[in-house]
Amino acid sequence: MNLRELSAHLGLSQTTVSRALNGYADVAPATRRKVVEAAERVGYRPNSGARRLATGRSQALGIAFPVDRNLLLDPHFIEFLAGVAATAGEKGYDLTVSPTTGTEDEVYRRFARTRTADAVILSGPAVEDRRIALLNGLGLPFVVHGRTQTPLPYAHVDIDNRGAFRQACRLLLDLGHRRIALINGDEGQTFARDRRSGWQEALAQAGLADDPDCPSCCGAMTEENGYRFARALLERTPAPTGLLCSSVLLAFGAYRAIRDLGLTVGRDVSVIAHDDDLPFLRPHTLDPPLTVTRSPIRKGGEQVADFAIRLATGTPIDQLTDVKPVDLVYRGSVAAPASG
Amino acid sequence: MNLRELSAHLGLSQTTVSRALNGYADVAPATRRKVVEAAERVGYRPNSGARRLATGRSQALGIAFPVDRNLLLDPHFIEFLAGVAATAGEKGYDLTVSPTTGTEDEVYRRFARTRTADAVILSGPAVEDRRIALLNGLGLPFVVHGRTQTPLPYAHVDIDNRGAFRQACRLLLDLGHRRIALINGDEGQTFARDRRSGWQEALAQAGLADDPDCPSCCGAMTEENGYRFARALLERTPAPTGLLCSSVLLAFGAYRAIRDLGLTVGRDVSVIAHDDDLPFLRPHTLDPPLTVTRSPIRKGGEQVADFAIRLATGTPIDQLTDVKPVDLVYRGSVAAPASG
DNA sequence: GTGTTTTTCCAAAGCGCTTTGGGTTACGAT
DNA sequence: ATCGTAACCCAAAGCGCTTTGGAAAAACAC
Repeated sequence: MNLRELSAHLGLSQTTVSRALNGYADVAPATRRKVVEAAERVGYRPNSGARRLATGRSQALGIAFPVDRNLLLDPHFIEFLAGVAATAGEKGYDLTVSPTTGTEDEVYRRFARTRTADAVILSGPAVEDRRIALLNGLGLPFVVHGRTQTPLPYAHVDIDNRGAFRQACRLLLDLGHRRIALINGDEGQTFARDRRSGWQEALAQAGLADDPDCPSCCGAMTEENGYRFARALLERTPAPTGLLCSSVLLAFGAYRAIRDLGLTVGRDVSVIAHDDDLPFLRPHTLDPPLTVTRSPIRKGGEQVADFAIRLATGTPIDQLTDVKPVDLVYRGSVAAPASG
Repeated sequence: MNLRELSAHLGLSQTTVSRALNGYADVAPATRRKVVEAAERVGYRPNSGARRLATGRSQALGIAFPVDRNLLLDPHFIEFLAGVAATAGEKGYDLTVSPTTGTEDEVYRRFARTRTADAVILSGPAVEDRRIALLNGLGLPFVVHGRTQTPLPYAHVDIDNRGAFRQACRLLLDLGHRRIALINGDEGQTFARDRRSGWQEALAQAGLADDPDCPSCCGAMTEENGYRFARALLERTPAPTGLLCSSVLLAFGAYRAIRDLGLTVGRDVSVIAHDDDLPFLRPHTLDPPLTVTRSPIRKGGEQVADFAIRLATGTPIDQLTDVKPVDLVYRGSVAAPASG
């Protein structure tokens, strides 16, 4: 059933039916009701291609999907994507994912030229990210999940990574810890860089700036790396008594390392991690329950999608920036350091 | 730059340019070369909406994205999706994901009516899956990742789950194990049901059909469940000496449980898991390295996408079914049971 | 050289929708 | 009765592409 058939069926013109369905003012309430009802009844849905062609807009959000597996975020990405998809769907938008290996330039070029997406979502921004300039140049609206260094204004939603890790580190310091190590994600990405800054700020405030007993390491956020990093850090002398992990997956590995070394989480080593609220990794089920800075990454996806749609429909960029504060959830993995 | 401009620029008709670009026979090689070159140079890309409208096909694959988090497959799904996206992209297809909560009917209806996707991908089929009938009724081509019970023929790619778990169980039996437990995924899903069948078959062949000392349990494939299930199983008397896990994540939890009970993997308890080859969970890095039945779920995604595109372009269904054998990779988590 | 086929190209007709730029009709005001 | 103004509706023009059904030109057969 298409528009022509539907309007013939109703004895109205295509124009009127179209306008009734799209909420224009100049159609009588009674007519509109009839139209909407009939459309509902026969299950009319506008052909997406035709609508795209006519309006020039695709009612779709685009996102590049890095399929090469070296990307650190796999388990986080899906959760983020779930959020994006949820609100996109809710607002009648499709979500078009395009695979990329290496550079995403080609995908964005295609989005822009074929008008396949009205706005694109940029995730995992690097500290200096060429994509921003590219998208600006292409005139393709975009919103960034995270932040980056650029003079240009850009729509984004982020969490206060720096504040979160400053806070987490301060908690350990206040408890008396003096040797606090950071197990970070890839520091080419802004979120990791920010967390490092937060950690450093707290240390500096405690007079521990660049203290060699407060080491750090970074890399892909896998369980395996968490184990390796934690193990390496804890085998130093003196060993750190506090561990800040950039993801629960890393903390997972850290727990394993701590156990393997005959130590006990919460007694010998305090651990705090950032929790993106992945459904299959629940920090409170660990033993002892893991203290976290918590911010559901899915929520981030939802807000990014919302911003992207608003951007595509004309909301100015400066109204589309948000940086969410992060909660610190105190649990059993943290305690005062053993005296001595 | 659109077709009209491009053809004006070349001094040719739109028809000729279009046909040249789309590989029709009736355009002189020299002309074609000129056209292709010019298109390349000016970066011409056909408007996707226009093409959809004209051809009736969208050059897109559709997939429903279950955003309610009770879905077991989260980490598996992304990897599968990566495979789908990769080959879709390679072949010039977009991938449209549509969120669903609960039933996916509405999404498929929409795909069908708006012609947003030329074919859809069905993942995580239940043993009896209403979606098959629905899609058949809608006339929307689809390919299933996995199998289901239905009299209708349908395109699918699956792995030999039954054979894999039969094989794994037989290995343990051959080593002398007599109490082998199964920690399975949600048995409403076909893959889990098939694995159970394989386990049962091997047990039956060893004369252990329905042996009460060979218990099983099932549920979402999380680390947490792996821990709970393994712990419960191992606290029975007599305790099983062999554990078959439906995912590495479950095995992960099982390892933790085994350790917590003061037991040792490979010595007191042998563990085998199915490995979907998730990049952030590497079974060989566990201690001891985990024996697995291995089949990269990403490869599955790639093949599903390939089938879906072939289906959309006219390949008959009966040429689009495949069930891949599964390798058993023998590692240190398996040994003969302690005598006694 | 004529007739026939093949090769190469093109004009024009859609695909199904939105939107512009009027028309009608109804109604209150003059 | 007449005019002006809303309120409601419509015909027709596109959006950018593909595809049908030729036509013109070139190649071939005799």
